[in-house]
Amino acid sequence: MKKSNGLTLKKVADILGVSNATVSNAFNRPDQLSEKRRKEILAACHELGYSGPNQAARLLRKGSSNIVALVLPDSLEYMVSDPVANQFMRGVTSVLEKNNLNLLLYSGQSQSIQSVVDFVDGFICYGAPRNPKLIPQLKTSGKKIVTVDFDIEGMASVNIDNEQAAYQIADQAIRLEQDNVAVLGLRLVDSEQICRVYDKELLDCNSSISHRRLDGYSKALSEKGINLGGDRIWNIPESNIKLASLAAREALSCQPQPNVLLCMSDLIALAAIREATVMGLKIPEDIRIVGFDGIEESLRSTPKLTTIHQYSDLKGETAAKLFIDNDNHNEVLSYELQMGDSC
Amino acid sequence: MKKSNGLTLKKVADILGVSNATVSNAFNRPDQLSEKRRKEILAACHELGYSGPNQAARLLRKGSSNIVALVLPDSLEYMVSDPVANQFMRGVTSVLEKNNLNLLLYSGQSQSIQSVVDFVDGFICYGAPRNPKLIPQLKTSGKKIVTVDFDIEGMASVNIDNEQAAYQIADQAIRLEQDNVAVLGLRLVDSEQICRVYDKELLDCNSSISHRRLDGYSKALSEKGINLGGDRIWNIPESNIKLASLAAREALSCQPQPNVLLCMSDLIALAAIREATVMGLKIPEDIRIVGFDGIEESLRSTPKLTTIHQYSDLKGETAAKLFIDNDNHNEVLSYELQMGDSC
DNA sequence: CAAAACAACTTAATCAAATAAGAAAAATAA
DNA sequence: TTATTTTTCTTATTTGATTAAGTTGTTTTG
Repeated sequence: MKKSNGLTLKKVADILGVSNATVSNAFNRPDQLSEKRRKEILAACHELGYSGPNQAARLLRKGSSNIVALVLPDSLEYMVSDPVANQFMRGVTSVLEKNNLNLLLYSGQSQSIQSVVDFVDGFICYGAPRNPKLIPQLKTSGKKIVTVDFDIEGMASVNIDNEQAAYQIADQAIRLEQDNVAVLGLRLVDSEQICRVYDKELLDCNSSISHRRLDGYSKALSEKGINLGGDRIWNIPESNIKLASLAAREALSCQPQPNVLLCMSDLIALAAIREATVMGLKIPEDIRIVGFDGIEESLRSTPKLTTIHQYSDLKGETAAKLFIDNDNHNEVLSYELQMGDSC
Repeated sequence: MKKSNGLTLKKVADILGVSNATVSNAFNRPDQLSEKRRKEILAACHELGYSGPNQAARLLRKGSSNIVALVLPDSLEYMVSDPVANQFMRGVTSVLEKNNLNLLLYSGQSQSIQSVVDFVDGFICYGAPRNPKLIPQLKTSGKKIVTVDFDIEGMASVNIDNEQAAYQIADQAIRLEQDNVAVLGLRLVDSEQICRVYDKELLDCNSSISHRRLDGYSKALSEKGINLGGDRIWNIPESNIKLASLAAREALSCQPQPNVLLCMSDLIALAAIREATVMGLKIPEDIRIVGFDGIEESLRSTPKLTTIHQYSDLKGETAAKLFIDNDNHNEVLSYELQMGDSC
């Protein structure tokens, strides 16, 4: 399908009596022609209704579209409703905008990336995509890839030290050997249901951030001589309030009742705080609750949440910068232990 | 940037000892070569790691990318958090998927559509984009356009008769000349704030669905001899719970207190029901509340909401079908008066 | 058995730009 | 003034596909 006016760079050049190269340069390489001529050409293009070089042709020749695909871990819905993801996205877009790059959101649930792979300059992957088949597709595309919160061999990445952070927050939460600890984990197993993760050993094959966090928790617990029973780890398939509340209620009402709740996201922790309060439990006297992420709301909750604060906007900015600079290294960002009153 | 393996259709053809046309036909026109040869070629491509024709080149030559842009009225966030929009999107994707078309979401807040216009086959516009500059850009693109819930001269569209529907629901809600009516309107004026719309006449220039609905309300009211005061129309900039609650509270606490509330969306009406209940008002005795859209939740509310039920999924399907069939007519879908207990 | 029809390919033009290399004109240096 | 450099623009190739038109060879038909 053609543009309604059917104008191409060549036709515009003919009308103006210059070569197509000159018109092309007017758009792309200002140093290749006189400023006067350039202004004439651009004005004439505007006049004629020529909105600039066809992006498909430009892409074919240059091999670059100035579009970056942000591969989401899950659905678009998750991405916009999760405050952490939101902040990350703001970080990404702020840097891309400054560099005249456009963002294309791509769901990690998609069956294939083939439909867009030729149209983008590369990929920023925010968390391991739900559909693992996408990863080999990304690799064979040969395009730039920056991963965030997970790794692909040989590709640039942005992470925090999840194990260390989890160790620290767990260490904050526990006191005595007698503490009864439960974990509200995020996507520990490949299930769409809330479920308990009985066979902790089985998880080793997977190396998502959730598993690193679990390792961190375990280390802190074993140092204090606490044993984390197999029936004390809950899996929540997605970080949303409904699911988190359900899981929290389940964890809080099991016997013996836990007095420490290690939550893998603030959204989960805040839901747990609400549920505990509803059940008449006192925080931190009856139950100590810690989160992970450090979202805005965690500062305003009652009690204020003790959590690991991540700089998610910086994470986004860093990912975008690595992408733009073609920098292939593995960045490890810092985090902060946010002291609250929930433990 | 090249693919890591640097394979092109031509190279694959050379390796296999056939012409590039034959390889191309293997992918696109099965009737142009023997089934045996076709299978050989596709198998060889898989073997070699050639993932199919370059989409940029294909687009340049064919003028079609199989990508449809869904231009949202607002941000992505709004789109995924609004249940009506959500249902619409499901309708669109279900039809597109069946036709091997991909969807690209494009925010109606964007400054320009130029960055994607060459990469897509056309546009489905769901509601007038927040940035009105996009409309002339869409028109001059010369590409297929289907509008939903608004119109662009000469383009296909999907609508319901908003004025008639609003007339009917208002007619349901009012009883006597003495009724004190307030309207909770959606984006009636170009403001990001909740505000009252004093100068109803000034609105005529704009012909959004909200204004048609307002016309419908007005017609019903004037037939019953009710005068809708200028200070009785509220503008809510976006259909979300927080803003709706605020506006509802404001409307319910003004003097003289209204006893009929015409809401331009169910989200607004449900928020109004909650606020009214909190204020100790009885529905429908003290205040009659009606909505618009007919979302799932409106059936489960207490009291059940009286509203106009739209078939949003059908709307999405219809829009996608008009797009695919290159059908240029203006479809007007039916709706249903959903009788509840709120008036 | 020749002519027509068909099947299975190939050749070559085309899509709309970007850019290296070349040419002409202008500016600068010797 | 002539030689050299620089500026400014043009020519021609290239990007990776699609497809109309042409070329075989094979089958069908009268």
